[in-house]
Amino acid sequence: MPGPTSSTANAGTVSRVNQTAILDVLRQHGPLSRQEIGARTGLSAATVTRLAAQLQRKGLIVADGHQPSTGGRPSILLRYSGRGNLVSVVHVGATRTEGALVDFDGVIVHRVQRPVVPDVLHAADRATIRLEEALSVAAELGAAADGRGQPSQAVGVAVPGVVDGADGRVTWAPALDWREVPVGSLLHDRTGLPVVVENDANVLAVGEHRRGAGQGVQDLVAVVLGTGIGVGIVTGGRLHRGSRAAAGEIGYMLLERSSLARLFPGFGDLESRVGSAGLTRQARERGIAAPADRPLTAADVFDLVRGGSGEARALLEETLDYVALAVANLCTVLDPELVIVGGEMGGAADLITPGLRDRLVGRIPHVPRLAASALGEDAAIVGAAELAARLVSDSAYVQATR
Amino acid sequence: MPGPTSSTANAGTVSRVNQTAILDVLRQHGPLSRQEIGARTGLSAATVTRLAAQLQRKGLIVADGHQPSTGGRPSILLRYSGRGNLVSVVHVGATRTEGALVDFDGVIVHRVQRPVVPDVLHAADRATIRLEEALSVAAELGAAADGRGQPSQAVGVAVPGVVDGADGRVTWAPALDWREVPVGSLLHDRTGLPVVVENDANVLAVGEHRRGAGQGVQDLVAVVLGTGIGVGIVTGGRLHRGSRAAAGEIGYMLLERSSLARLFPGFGDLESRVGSAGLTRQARERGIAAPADRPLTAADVFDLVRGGSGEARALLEETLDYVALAVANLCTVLDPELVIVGGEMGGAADLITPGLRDRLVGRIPHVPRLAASALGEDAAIVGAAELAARLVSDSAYVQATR
DNA sequence: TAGTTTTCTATCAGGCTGATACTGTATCCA
DNA sequence: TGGATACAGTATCAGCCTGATAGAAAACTA
Repeated sequence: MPGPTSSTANAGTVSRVNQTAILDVLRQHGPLSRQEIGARTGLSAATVTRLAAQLQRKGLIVADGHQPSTGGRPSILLRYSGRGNLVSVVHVGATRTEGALVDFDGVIVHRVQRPVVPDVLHAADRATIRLEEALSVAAELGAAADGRGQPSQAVGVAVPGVVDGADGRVTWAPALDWREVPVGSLLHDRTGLPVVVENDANVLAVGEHRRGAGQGVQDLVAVVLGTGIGVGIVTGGRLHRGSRAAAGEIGYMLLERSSLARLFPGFGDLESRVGSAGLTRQARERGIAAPADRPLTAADVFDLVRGGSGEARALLEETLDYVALAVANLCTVLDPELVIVGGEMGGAADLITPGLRDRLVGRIPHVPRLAASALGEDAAIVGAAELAARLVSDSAYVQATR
Repeated sequence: MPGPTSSTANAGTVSRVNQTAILDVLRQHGPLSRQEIGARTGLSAATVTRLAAQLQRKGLIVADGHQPSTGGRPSILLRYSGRGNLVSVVHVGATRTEGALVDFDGVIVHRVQRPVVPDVLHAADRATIRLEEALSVAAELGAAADGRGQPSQAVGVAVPGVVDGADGRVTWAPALDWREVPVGSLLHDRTGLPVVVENDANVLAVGEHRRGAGQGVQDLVAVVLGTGIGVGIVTGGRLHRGSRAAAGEIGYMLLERSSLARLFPGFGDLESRVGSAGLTRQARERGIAAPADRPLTAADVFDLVRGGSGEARALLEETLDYVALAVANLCTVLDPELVIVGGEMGGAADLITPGLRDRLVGRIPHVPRLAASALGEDAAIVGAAELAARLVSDSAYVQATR
């Protein structure tokens, strides 16, 4: 039974679309009067009044003072709710699990940190441990939200791996040793809330798109350089996930002809050059002092460069070369308006973006704008919160337009 | 004045969306009864009847016989119109201009060919000559359609270059020496019809997506290997154009670190390896007999390989290596479900796809399906016709969802 | 021919938008 | 102080659309 394939509409759809339009315009332009909302959306004043009343009942917008009169009745400003609506976010990173309560304005109001003890990172049962940890963080967040009298309305989960979007199943997350882990349904069963699970690079891109350096941009790419390398892609204002949710896994990009003579079973060509493991190996070959207890990261290399190490400088240049090749290639494919450098590298963007730009100019036809992450370490959390909030405020619309 | 940014809906939008749903389901599944349309779309029988009546009045669908009774009143089959509705298509290629009248079923009912005399290909005023040629082909097609009593309802133009979609302006088409040529508005002024201008790789992708090897697939890439190399990208069932309409210009992909030491002002790295000019140069170096009067194309290489030339075989393998690198890279970025090999190479797909697959397996995590173009030389024309037809049948919907 | 089955259609209630008229609240000016 | 004026927001209603229901149409079956 194939079921209805095409998406159809009815009067309810119209209402939801228009409510979303009002929310969008309020989110984008701040507090507005009903009149201004009508002018910007094209909706009639009567319709704005009625829909605004509904949104106020839902708690998604609130009246926020008056505007001084210009000779007539002063207008009442309406503001997107934000405060008062919370979602829980769990970011399961390679080395720690972070939790946060985030309001609909993208403001983090409560945090939970669970650093992973090093022993666990390579334990045989680390998959189970990390999963239980994620579930307990979610539970803790739910309790904290209840304690504030603002129960969490949805859960967003960010994971360093491939996620099947439909049911929130993590297909494969090497850093966590998760294979086919149904985080989404587990969390839904325990919390009773709608849950969205998404790749960490993807949520970072969403976060920057909605609340960070990419606001107002319709086509952007967020490059996340950390343990590995990945990108999150927003095209036409929407997240691009690919047919198997593996879009942006550029760690497997092939960067020279000779790479065709090798196989890359669990580790990609690009990743082996710029990822943590590759950097550690190369640092060793170059005689750079690497930390003994953990692999070298790109962030370490930047620190060494700032410390004046010539060897590290050379390694950085080589790394930048390969990152530039990857960015150049994805720009030729996607033609984004903006490329955001995020992840652990966000803080070192001053070292990266100029080097990247120099390498791109004159080699690809349209060099996009390059920018550092504006949200820094919180980009993934804010993005996951955004996706979770959308489950609540625009749920029907999202489903209808899928 | 920014004007309304968000898109809103009203009762008319609902009707258009649902009409589009009916058209889609008919295009995809062939003739259906009103009952079946209702079942597949989720629309009520009454709504289907009413919308179908409107679509019949517009000439977009027609009754097409009865289905044998299963015990009750036999159902009347409705079919997407196709015949009876024509659009004009002009494909301005590197070496010739092709015109066609295409019905809404994607069937080419009339053709016009204008081979370019070799002298023109390098004439100083070839831009003007090719433009006049395109306009005259369009005029000829319009007259032919009028002669059939079925006036052309829109014009689609396919161009080997970058096109600004909004007003149909060709920003840069090296093969034609067109810079900032407003083909769209010129044609609109002369014909009074809606006009869509699009890159040839993009329309090829659309053609294969709607009528060829990519039917039913939501994420695909069409690789066009001809004078240069480019791809058309469909994501989520829609054409991906990029922020400057330069998406898919993978001729500029960088394929080794040393490429960063060079500049590629008007000619990309990948293109210099697998494009016509690059092949010609390499053939000369390898002592392969190349045609004297024109550059060697990939198609020529294939002919030589079929003829048993070992030198050509080696050149082919090298070419395939670089094409495989490019396809691997765009797969890591986009994660398409299907990659279609089209353009002049469509006929040689039997030589290409196995070689490509061998090179991808084990090197990127998800090897997509690989397929030859199903529409062959006509893919671009059919795709441009599809876009033009959509201007007519779904105009409001397309604008609303932009 | 009468009954059954299935398809299609006419009619109507209900939801939504937008136009219009109206109310509410301020400023301006005599 | 009080009326005129101006602007914001709201109530009312027509018009459009969908979906439910009942009915008409067109076949088959006995």
